[in-house]
Amino acid sequence: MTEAQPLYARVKDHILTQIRSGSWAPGARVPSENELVESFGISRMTANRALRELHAEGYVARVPGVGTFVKEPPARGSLMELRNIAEEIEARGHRHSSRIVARAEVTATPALTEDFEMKTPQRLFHIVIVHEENGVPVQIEDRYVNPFAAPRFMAQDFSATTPTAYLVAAVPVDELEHTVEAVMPEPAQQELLGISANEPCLALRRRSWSRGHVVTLATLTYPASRYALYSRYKTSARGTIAQ
Amino acid sequence: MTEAQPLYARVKDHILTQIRSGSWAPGARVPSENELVESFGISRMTANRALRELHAEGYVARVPGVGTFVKEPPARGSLMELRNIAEEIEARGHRHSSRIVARAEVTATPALTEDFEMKTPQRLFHIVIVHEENGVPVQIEDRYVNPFAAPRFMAQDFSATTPTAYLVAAVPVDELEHTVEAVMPEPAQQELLGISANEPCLALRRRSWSRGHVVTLATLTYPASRYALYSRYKTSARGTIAQ
DNA sequence: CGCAGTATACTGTATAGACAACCTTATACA
DNA sequence: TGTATAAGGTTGTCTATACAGTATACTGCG
Repeated sequence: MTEAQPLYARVKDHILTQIRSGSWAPGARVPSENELVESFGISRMTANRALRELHAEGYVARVPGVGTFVKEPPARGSLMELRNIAEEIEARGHRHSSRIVARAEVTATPALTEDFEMKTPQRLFHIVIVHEENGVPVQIEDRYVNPFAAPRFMAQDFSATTPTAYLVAAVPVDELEHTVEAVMPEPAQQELLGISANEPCLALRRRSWSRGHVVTLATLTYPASRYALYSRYKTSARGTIAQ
Repeated sequence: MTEAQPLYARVKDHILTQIRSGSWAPGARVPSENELVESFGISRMTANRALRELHAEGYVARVPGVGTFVKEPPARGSLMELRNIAEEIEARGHRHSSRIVARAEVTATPALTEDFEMKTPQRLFHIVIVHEENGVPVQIEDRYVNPFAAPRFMAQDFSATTPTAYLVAAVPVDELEHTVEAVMPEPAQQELLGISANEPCLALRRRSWSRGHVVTLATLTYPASRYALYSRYKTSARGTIAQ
């Protein structure tokens, strides 16, 4: 079950764990390559690769002749927060309801295998839910979940809790990816949303990571006439970012 | 002037140049590590590093036992940042061109007066530009600009500089608002983009503020088939996400 | 005390060699 | 003909070593 991990990945994991747990605060010194050589019993090139990749991924800063240090977490306001559609609807004073359309355990297709950054196809949870605002469908949530990240996902009662709400509470998210595009919905989707044949939809595709692994891939389809995505934020003052 | 570049960087540059110029089309085979060893006179570890980093950066796909191949470049715009479409297109190794469709000074309609947070209707600069990627239209930029914020806006040569580039340089932006929706374009827009009647578009509406005043309102219309908006970021909280 | 020179630690790059895992193709065999 | 086997190419990882460049700490000299 536990896949044999390359040595450099084990070193990266060890360091990331310390950073994420807070044991090593921003600015703290990360063991030098030679120290990692000693403690892990590896060669310096392997330690170098681990630290170099952590640098490329933005977790640490490296200063030649001095050392490697934990970086300040990025001070960006999240453009699109991980918001719960039920809360959004209720915040507008409307009534949220949902209907579960599909609920199954599937084997990842090649495309999904890549989306989840897996080497080989694995089992995935799959769920399709239609969210309604005052009884009118406003979103199709088509979601795949990594069972290793959220093993108890399928046991939830999604008429009481939305998948987003459960996942946010159950798994710490440390990276998000959003892709937005305009699509013409499939006939099946048109029927679920109760829209006419030529109405475009907004498709928001969201992947979230936790501890370096993809937790979930959600495709949220909104009928154009009933929804728009919105964000407003102040541009953070630059100058505090050490690099 | 020409900085001494590390060997692996030279190999990366060489490959990226071929990809960006189109000499190596998506799907084409990239020289194997051993071929790079021969042609560049380097060791395999150096060739491996070049290809490995290109893989991490998303430019190539690597298949063990088979080879390395040029990946399809994603046609994506940035959702979070105030990016310049010309730069985005050029970053993909494609050619950017633009065509000015309209250029006028107008009086704000009631709706625009509200958008610009003005009490009474004022004069506004208005410009419509079609941006093209390799000669294919990918964006209609329909922009209004507040003359008080950027009085010299209309004097710019927009065949050389995009409006975004000029405004970012000329006016410090300290607040941004984005609204994204799916729309069916007007017939005039269909013609400008050269798309069929039933192709949906992504409409990104962006307002930006400087010192409390609305500087510009831009409506960017992308044909669905040619563009998606993208963002990916690390969430700031590490280890402390309790909710 | 101040300063120059030196030693040391750390990162950055590069090499040569080795072994494993994987895929494709050609070959030999039944 | 169909199948098993072998060979060769490719990526993936790891080691041991080397040298260069940079920053810091120490040491001895003036």
